[in-house]
Amino acid sequence: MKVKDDGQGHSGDAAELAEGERPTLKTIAFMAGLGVTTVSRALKDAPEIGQATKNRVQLIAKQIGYRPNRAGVRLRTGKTNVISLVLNAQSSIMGLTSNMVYGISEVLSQTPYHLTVTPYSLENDPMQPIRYIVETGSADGIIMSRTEPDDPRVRYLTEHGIPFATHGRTEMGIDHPFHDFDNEAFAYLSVKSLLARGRRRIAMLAGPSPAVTYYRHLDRGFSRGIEEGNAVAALFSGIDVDTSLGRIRDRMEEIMSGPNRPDGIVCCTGGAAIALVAGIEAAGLKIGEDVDLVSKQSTDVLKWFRPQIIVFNEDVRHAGRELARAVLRRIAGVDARELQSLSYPDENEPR
Amino acid sequence: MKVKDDGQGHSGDAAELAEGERPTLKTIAFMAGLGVTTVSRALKDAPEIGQATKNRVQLIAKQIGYRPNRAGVRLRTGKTNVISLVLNAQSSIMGLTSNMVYGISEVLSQTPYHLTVTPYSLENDPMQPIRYIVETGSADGIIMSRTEPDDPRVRYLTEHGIPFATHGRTEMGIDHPFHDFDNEAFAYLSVKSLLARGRRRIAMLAGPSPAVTYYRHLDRGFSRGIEEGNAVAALFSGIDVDTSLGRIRDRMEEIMSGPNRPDGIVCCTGGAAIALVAGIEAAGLKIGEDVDLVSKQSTDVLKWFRPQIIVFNEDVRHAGRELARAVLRRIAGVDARELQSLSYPDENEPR
DNA sequence: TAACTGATTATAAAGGTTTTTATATTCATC
DNA sequence: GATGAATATAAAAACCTTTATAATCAGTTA
Repeated sequence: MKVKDDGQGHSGDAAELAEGERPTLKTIAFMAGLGVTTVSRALKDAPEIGQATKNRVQLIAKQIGYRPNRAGVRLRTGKTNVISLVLNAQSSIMGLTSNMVYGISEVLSQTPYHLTVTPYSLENDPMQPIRYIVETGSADGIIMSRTEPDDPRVRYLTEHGIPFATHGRTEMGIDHPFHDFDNEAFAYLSVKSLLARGRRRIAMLAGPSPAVTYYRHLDRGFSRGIEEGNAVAALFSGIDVDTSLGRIRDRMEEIMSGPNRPDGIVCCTGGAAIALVAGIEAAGLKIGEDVDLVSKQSTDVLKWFRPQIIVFNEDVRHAGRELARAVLRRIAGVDARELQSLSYPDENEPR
Repeated sequence: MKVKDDGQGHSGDAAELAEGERPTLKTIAFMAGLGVTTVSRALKDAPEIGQATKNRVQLIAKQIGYRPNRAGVRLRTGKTNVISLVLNAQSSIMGLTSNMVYGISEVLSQTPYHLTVTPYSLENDPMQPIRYIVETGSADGIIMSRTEPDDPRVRYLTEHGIPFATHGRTEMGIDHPFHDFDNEAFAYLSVKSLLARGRRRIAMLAGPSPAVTYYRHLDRGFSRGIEEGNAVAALFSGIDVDTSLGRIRDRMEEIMSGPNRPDGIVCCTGGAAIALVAGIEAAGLKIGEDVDLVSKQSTDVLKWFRPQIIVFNEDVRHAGRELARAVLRRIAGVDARELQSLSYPDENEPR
């Protein structure tokens, strides 16, 4: 073994090994009697390095528990090895956020990527966190939700060439990776199952402002169902899925005590569904008799909820996995159009 | 303005300004006709730099939107500016994770710190993510939950001198930052309120295995309440708060159909409470008549749940804020004993 | 006059990695 | 026995920041 002293180590080279600090390429280089260049290449299986050398270097690396220094790599390559999840802090009752995070993590844990979470509040400009990430270069890819038909974030990121994937679709003629739950199908099927139970005056709790794409999908599916079934659409005014549960409950009580109350209701989140039930019962009506309720849920809590309501599941964890895979593949250069997927409502077997 | 060419720029210095790339200290240095050192110091308000220079440099920095390169800082200083939240992926129904994340983010957003999330599954060794973070040096501080009385993670991190804060206490004679909900008080008050409703045979759904500290706190508060009230503690065997909702429901139906069924029940998560109710009703009993139920919740969903159950709130978002502040202050060198806090159950006004 | 302040700014090195370019060695070919 | 190609390793530069040290310069002071 050739021992070289390049005069760079301020502590004697012999001490190099004994340091309590984390090993670097230099440590391995010293131990193997090679240059850092060769070590760097050997570790990433570069073709220029002889097999014997590779084996030796990789063995040493494993033995001393070498882990590349992220800052070094990041500085040199410009890659952060970070995916950033940007989501809003309000609309996340009942485990939507958690499941998304877990789904994404599940995929990233097999890779060198870390996940950072950047919440923003609905009062603030949704562009702000996006701009921050781009300006500071703090992530290689972004996952975001609450997509709007004409979404400035999508435009901005596309212009800047930053890989991203959205939970939800847009309608702006830009191809980008997305995963979406088929809310149109959900709303349609919901109406269908209410019709099948003989309900005729059907209402839906609206999605979060028409600015968010899935509001439109819900609406489309709902209208189609109503039309096909020759039913009457009763509208809820003054509340949507972003409204506080307290207000939803109160308004619901009002509506259900009024003259033109619906006998079937579609709702797109579990939390709101519980508030709706509270309002309905406060008005003295019984679920399953006076009125039926269908809801989407993203945890299985509603499955055990009494009174029993009709439930369709959205597997948000799966969405997280899909989105993570999509950004990663986008970063790897895969065409955006190959990274678009939809998942379909899955009716809970009644219990 | 003095123009200097240090011969380092591979692209002509004039082009330096026009680049579409992110500005660095060098960019500012060139624009101001100063050295990078001076610029670096001027930006952080170092005492060695003249006020006029500082003003000039800071103005330029703001104008061109300079943001320090994280990798550069990290490499040079060894600080990652990252806080890592380590939590387990299962026990998080009903928004516990989300609220924790949002609470932490709220605090970190005022600082240069980013939040990364590292979930692990209950089947895996909880030490694994911790070791990874320490070995790769990927965070300056850690926040973790599900603390055990004798927690190997706490021991490990303390030995390695890594700042951290736990959601939950330990019992190992090591002072470390924590924030905890007073589960003993919660259990005690829960029993009290059941007693006040005339209940005598009171049971509790156990916390997650005695290995997790708050199990003991629940137990202690529960026992004290029972004792003081001269009541009978009926035990649930075979289920705890980590059991699947389906099993909880089924087992509950069994228990409530049996001979020695309780007439008062304490439960420590909202999700489980819903499953309990399902089981109770399946056994043909009525909440509020045959039996009363008290539960802790960390979102306000249960507040609207019917039948009405007694609810105490744990403000997990607040816990997140406390924990974030605690790690940050610990990183800043504050004594661990000053970073320990408790929050108290807060009974929901009945609705 | 020379040495000393104190206030500024500059130089150089370091941190860990990757990449471009260079050097040394081996092997086959003419 | 020289030329060229192929193989194997090294050196040096670059990424951006911070810090320790050095240099400059004015105005004092001994």
